[in-house]
Amino acid sequence: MDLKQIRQQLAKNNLKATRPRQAILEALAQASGWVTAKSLFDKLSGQEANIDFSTICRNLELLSSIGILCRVDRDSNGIFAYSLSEMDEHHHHLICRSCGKISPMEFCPLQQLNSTQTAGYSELECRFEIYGCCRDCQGKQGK
Amino acid sequence: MDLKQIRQQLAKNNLKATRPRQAILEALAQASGWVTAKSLFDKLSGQEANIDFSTICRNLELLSSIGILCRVDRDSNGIFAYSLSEMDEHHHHLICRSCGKISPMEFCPLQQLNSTQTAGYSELECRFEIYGCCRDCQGKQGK
DNA sequence: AATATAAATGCAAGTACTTGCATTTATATT
DNA sequence: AATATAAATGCAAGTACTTGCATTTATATT
Repeated sequence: MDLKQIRQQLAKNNLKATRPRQAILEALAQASGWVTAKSLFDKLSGQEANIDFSTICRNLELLSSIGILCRVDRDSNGIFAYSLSEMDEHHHHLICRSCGKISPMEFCPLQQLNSTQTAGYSELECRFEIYGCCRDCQGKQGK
Repeated sequence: MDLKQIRQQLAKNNLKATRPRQAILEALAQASGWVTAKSLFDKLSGQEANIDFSTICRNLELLSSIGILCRVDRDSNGIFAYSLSEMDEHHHHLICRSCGKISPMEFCPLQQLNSTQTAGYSELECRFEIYGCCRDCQGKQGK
């Protein structure tokens, strides 16, 4: 997604293209990897912008909820990593516990699920992440 | 799992049956539902015990990791709910966003996964939760 | 029963957000 | 271009843990 597409996505969701929001999106585009609210804050604080930490958190969550960003609980401790989603499709992630590498996976368990398990429920969504040890990290000493 | 089985599980994992830990397990047994670290702390603080909040958090996490407890991110905000696991088998949970009801599901996506998606990875584990709106909550004014 | 040792605790300080609210700002309407 | 309005921001205060470390405690060994 380029910035023009992102602007359209924002408009479609009644979200404004504010200065802080754009600075956040630009920083994400430059980072070209995964960032945390904290790392973005530190990066943006250096610049003239001076965006509040709460503004960053709120935006990262919001942008994730409309699919502009991916959000992953990298160390399964409730500290989230975010990145611009490169895949357009809905997807989940595979995370290496050792080096922290995050890879997209097309598989979504909701599609595979036998519907008797969720009988009576509507508006289903799922949270799904796989943790493991990637090939590069196998054999290496611990964490 | 009754208290005798739990004690065996602890011993098997080189964990001690300390006074705070036993108080926590008893409180969980009495609660017979889902508790948070905070709610347990408030409950136990009334009693003579006086267990530190960090002790409660550490124990809840530890007991979850060895399968004595289930842990669920009920509102997907990183605040965890815990309960003694009634099912012996590995399982995941279905959560109603509206009333917070948590139901176990036998389905585990790791078993269904085409192995090409996780090629090269070892020590796979997954985190999987389904969120939806249960039958009782449908039609009601939404939270 | 006394001792050793590894696990667990409590305390204090730190981290990473989250929330409520008054003020500001981007966009739509006139 | 001026105005209205709904969204977003920044601030301050709050929440829910988390971490490091010295001290205590449960269990295994003698």
